[in-house]
Amino acid sequence: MTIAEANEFRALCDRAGIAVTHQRQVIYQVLSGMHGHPSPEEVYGRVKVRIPAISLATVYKNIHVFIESGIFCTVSLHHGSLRVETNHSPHHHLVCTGCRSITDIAAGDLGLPVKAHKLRGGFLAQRYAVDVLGLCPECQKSVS
Amino acid sequence: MTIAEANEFRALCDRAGIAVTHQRQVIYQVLSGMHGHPSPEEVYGRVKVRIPAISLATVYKNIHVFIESGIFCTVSLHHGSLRVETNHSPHHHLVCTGCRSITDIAAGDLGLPVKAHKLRGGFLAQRYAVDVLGLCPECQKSVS
DNA sequence: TTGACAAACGATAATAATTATCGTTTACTA
DNA sequence: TAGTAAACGATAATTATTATCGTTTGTCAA
Ligand SMILES: [Mn+2]
Ligand SMILES: [Mn+2]
Ligand SMILES: [Zn+2]
Ligand SMILES: [Zn+2]
Repeated sequence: MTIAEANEFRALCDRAGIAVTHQRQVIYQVLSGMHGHPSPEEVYGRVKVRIPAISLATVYKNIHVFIESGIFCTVSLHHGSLRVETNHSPHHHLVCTGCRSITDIAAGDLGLPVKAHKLRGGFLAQRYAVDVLGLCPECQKSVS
Repeated sequence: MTIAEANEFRALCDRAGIAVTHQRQVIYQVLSGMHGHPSPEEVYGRVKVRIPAISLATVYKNIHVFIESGIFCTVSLHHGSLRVETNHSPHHHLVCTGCRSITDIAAGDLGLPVKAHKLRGGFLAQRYAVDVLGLCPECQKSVS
């Protein structure tokens, strides 16, 4: 890694209020160089090439640190367990990143198609699932 | 349950090509009577009141059967494990319900706000995460 | 009705993902 | 450079989910 890259990472950690460690930097670089939507295991696999002694737990911990710091984000919120939708009317979700609550909002508001149709590229869109990520009124109080 | 309800459920199972069992019907009724986005454990808790001997595995199996049959659906696709987003430009996802593949699509196409703003109701929207659920070109071939 | 057969069930073992614990090492700050 | 908190590695524990398997039940044709 270049001096510039190292300084950039140092600044990044400074802003996030976290320490600059070798493991953290390698995980960051590996993630930055990956495409798509890797799982923690995949990240671990790549990091291990550079730091054979690294622990899987360290990879998990740092991924969470990056996500909490807004340096990376996740693909569609992970609710820990499967959740069944009991509301059969077309709607979407307000997902609070503070308390993890999920609230329904009517679909009409977002003006997305309801009928199945084909997108350019050939993908057959059957349903739109929109998560509006943010903070509920309660959690806005706690952060301010 | 009324005769009408029982017949309705029988017809539902007929269409889905699955057997009408007592457990299945109770799970269906409990789910239909629940609000929000219950986890399998929560469903299990309620079903056990009516069928104390039921197995958690049966609840899981039937939830999956209902989802495969389109009788219920899930809240935001569950990818089995945490996934890190490596694409930092604003975009959304085409999620294939056939092969579970996740493909990026540019955000511009959907015309959703990019800046944080407050919705009526007080929720502070910071980011929109749109999953377009459907079938990729490959999987469309397999089903047809 | 009834019997054969497949589907579904319950119990529980197994697996996969994630988190917690804890003793050791390392980075940050004065 | 020393003190302290943060981070690390190893690994145990937890949680969610799935697989296995022997038993029971629903379906359907006779
Ligand atoms: Mn909902
Ligand atoms: Mn993406
Ligand atoms: Zn909240
Ligand atoms: Zn597909």
